[in-house]
Amino acid sequence: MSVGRSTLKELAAELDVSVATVSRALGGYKDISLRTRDRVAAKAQEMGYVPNSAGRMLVSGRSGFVGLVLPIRGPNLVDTFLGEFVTGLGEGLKSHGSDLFLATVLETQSELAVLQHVVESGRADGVILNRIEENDERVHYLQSKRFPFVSHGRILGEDVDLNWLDTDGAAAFHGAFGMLYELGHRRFGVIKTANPMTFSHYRSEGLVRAIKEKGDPQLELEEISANRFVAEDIRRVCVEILTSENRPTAVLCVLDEIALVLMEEAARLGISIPDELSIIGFDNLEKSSYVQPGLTTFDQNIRSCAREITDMLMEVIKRRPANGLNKLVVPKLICRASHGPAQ
Amino acid sequence: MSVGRSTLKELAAELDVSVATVSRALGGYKDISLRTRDRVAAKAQEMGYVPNSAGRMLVSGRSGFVGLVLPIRGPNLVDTFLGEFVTGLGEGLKSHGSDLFLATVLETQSELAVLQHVVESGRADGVILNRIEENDERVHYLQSKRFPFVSHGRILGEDVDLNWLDTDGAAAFHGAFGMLYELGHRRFGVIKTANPMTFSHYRSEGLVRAIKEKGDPQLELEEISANRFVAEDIRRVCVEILTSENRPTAVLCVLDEIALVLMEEAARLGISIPDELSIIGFDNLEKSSYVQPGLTTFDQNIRSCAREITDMLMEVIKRRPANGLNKLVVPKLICRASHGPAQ
DNA sequence: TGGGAGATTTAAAACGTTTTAGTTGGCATT
DNA sequence: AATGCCAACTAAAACGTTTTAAATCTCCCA
Repeated sequence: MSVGRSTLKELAAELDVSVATVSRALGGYKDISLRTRDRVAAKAQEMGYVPNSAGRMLVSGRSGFVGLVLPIRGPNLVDTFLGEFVTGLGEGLKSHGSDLFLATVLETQSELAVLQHVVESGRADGVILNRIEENDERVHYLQSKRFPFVSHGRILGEDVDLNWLDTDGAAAFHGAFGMLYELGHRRFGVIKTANPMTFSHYRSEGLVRAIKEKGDPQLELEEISANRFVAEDIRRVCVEILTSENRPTAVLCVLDEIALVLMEEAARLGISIPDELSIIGFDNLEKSSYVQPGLTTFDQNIRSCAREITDMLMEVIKRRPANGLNKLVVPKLICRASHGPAQ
Repeated sequence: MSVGRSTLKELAAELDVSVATVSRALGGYKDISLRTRDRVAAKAQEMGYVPNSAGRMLVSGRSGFVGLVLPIRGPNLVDTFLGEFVTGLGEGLKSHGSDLFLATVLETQSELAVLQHVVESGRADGVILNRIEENDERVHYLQSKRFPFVSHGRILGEDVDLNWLDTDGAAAFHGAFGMLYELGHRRFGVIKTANPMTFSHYRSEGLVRAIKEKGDPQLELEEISANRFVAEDIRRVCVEILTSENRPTAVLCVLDEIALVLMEEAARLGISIPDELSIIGFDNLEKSSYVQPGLTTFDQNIRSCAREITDMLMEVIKRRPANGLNKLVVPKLICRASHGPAQ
């Protein structure tokens, strides 16, 4: 405790009222006269009163913390994406009077073990999950514990009543296909992540569906996957698609991370962008804006998504169980210079 | 609270002993018989007992959280550096049974205001500061509150009894000078940050001192500063030093961030590295290892520094006030291909 | 048999808050 | 003058833990 830390009891003594009165006055209860409420507020201000969160937590059963398990894997341990995400959470949590409990996953631990610590220590009222995988064990764990959580990203299947916010990657790639088709493209490529992340699934699936719906027999699609956490693998896959015998004229990448490597490799191979190859990414990383040529990509406004996720989580915490809360956000296509008409 | 959450009282009832006994047994006190200790431990295990942190916090006055204010400024909001740092903190805190309270600074707030929240909410037992500036207001605030903290980076002046861990940037640049001098370099350049960060001061000062000590009249030094948070400014400064009439043959940059831009601009201007210009950076960013040519730089092993910082902080929290704890870490020179003999 | 020493256990207080179930006092209605 | 009602306030319990001071038990020795 810092030096001048006062308690309700001290305030009460000073004002010559009961502790209960002080508590209710500060709580703004109407059954305390306005006069008293003001008097208490003034004194509290004067004495620099700040409620003790342990006391409050003990009776309310709430910690005022929301947990986030930071997945530290591979080199991109804390990428721009997570930075934006954390910032958005910060904004959102602040408006709800909560704080962020950040738990990191060490190399020697599983992500689930860390999540268990967060949940079972009782130090968080709810948690936020991201980088959702297909059949995610964390989701199963939280469901079985009936612990409040909201995920950024869906898990596969529609029936499960979870709370999530996700970007509509399918719609995005569906739309991108439409645009590229208009530009004359017929041979498409898509680079997915080999890791079973659901976003990868939804995005590429949007393209596949769009192609099927169009029903043009000229249409071709080359699908290929790369391990997101292994830089060389991404590079290998990019080279592979660029050197395939019947190279696509347009390649959609489920991540800017991949698209940027694809651009590098194309340059190395002397393939001109967008003249010989159109590339579209996803995420709108900062780098995508200043690379040459600028990468056409989708922007999810991660920050505002994160803010909305905190709103949802607070709702879930309040009226637990409150499942079925969810929202699909349509990402915005940022048109830059990496795509153009087919040759 | 999750479903099966048991309390000391329940355990006590189950075992037919008092609450005090259970508490002390779990605490491993020797005045509880071994037999009882074992019995209690077994039951606790069986019932999945996890101490309620609110209760514990109330009586101990400790929250079990350590605060970190995440400075989000400019584009590099959460860079590799911070990622490593947070990871190290995570490791360290875990070993001390503490957790991380991460507070973000929103655009509309000052870093100090956020720090105040962390301190005054009583939700953290201590805080960790980084990116220390000369005459840092956060330091003054924490000192006046007598709140436990450890900073990563010194503040200027030797007299102040603070607790810090810092990289010995002066020694590093002093040593780098020696090496470059041996390689025949006489005209030096140093690019500092215009922002009053102490690391920048110490690093460049090491070079200045080394030059002075050497006392060779042939030696020249061009000093120049860039605003670290403005990409164009860094670029401008790099061009400036590269096009100065009597261009240095060796440039030390206080950050890899800067050195990498310098390399880019040198390439653009057709200045060959290391033949025409030797460049040395600081921080050993991931990118520095795969850029062409590889950047010679200093590695601080941020992660282990962060771990050590947690040890220090725990010490400070325990025996408060325990000022004067500090440590200088000598960074390791990573020799790559961006430096060589002077022409 | 009584007493003392040491080992083991425990009742009760304390931490700071919120909430429940009141109590008090003033006022208007019969 | 008794009654009821309302506004304003409050005593006490509860949350789950740790700690302190005291109680109880066991064993040994005189």
